[in-house]
Amino acid sequence: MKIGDFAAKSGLSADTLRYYERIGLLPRTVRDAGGRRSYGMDDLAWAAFLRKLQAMDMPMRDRLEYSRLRAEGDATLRTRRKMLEAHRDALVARQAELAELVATLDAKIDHYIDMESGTQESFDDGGQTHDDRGSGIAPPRERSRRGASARA
Amino acid sequence: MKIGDFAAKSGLSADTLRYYERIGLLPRTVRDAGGRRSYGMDDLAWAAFLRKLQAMDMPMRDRLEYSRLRAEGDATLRTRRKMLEAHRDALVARQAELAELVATLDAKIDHYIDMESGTQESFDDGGQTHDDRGSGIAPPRERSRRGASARA
DNA sequence: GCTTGACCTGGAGCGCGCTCCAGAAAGTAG
DNA sequence: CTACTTTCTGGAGCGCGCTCCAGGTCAAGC
Repeated sequence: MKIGDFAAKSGLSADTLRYYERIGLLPRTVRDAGGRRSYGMDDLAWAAFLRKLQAMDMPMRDRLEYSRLRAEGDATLRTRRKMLEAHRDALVARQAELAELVATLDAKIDHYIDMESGTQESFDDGGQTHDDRGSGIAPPRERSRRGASARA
Repeated sequence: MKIGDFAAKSGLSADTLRYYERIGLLPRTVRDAGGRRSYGMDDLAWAAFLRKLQAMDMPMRDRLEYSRLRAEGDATLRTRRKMLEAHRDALVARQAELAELVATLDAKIDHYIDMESGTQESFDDGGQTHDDRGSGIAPPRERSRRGASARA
């Protein structure tokens, strides 16, 4: 498969593919008689996995290291697994952080709703000058758990 | 409070604070007799909230728009609430995506463990050339739900 | 008064992760 | 064969979000 097709199938531009190869994210590609890059299905799977690592917010330097290790073969399996486990933990931590932030947002949204119905002053400090210290964040009343969707 | 103190308390550098003011993320600061910026507690609360928006991955353009709306006063309350609700939804979607990615990672980690114990070939394509289509992702065996922590 | 240090402004510089371009060569169609 | 398209390489450019710097002002301590 030539780079144009591969780009279409992988969702990465031809320029990006060449760039990734240059920096070592993709292995040196097999070339055809005329010097053009020739990609296989395995490359497609690897590109897809790279995109997942990116979607997980794994930093470029880590993706580079992972790629380098992969290129070294089976001897690096343990190291790679450790990297994935570490990143898994980071992801779980991020999920927890997001949950907290959603709660903050819910509280602030409720605060806004109060201000919209009444005729209060602005006072836009996040909706919780007093409480909010990462703990539980008790909703002011009970009308939270909504999204733009559930009211629009 | 002068910019140095404020920087220390807000966690943003003085340069960043001036930069934020320039681009409109922070309102034009009150100046003292000598022309120096003078910050109050309300600014501190706003800076903290801006950091939360950033931690939520709200794009800079949206934070700018939100700040601009806030500067316009109470007339924009509804609009701001809508923005927060929309971003709340984005956050919840991201949480779901992360949950999927964690599952992918778990599957791949298990795959690695298999390869480490046996003496298989490399075949590093993400650990699931066959399955994995965003659905459930059944763990190959039952030994998942670990982190770097739980084994190290 | 003098030194020291925090602060001011405008603008340059930077690291990241691409993205685009020029100029050449090779494959493909008619 | 010509014409067109794709790909090639090396390198420049870009948008973001700061970060740093020069050269100057102002305030406080000695």
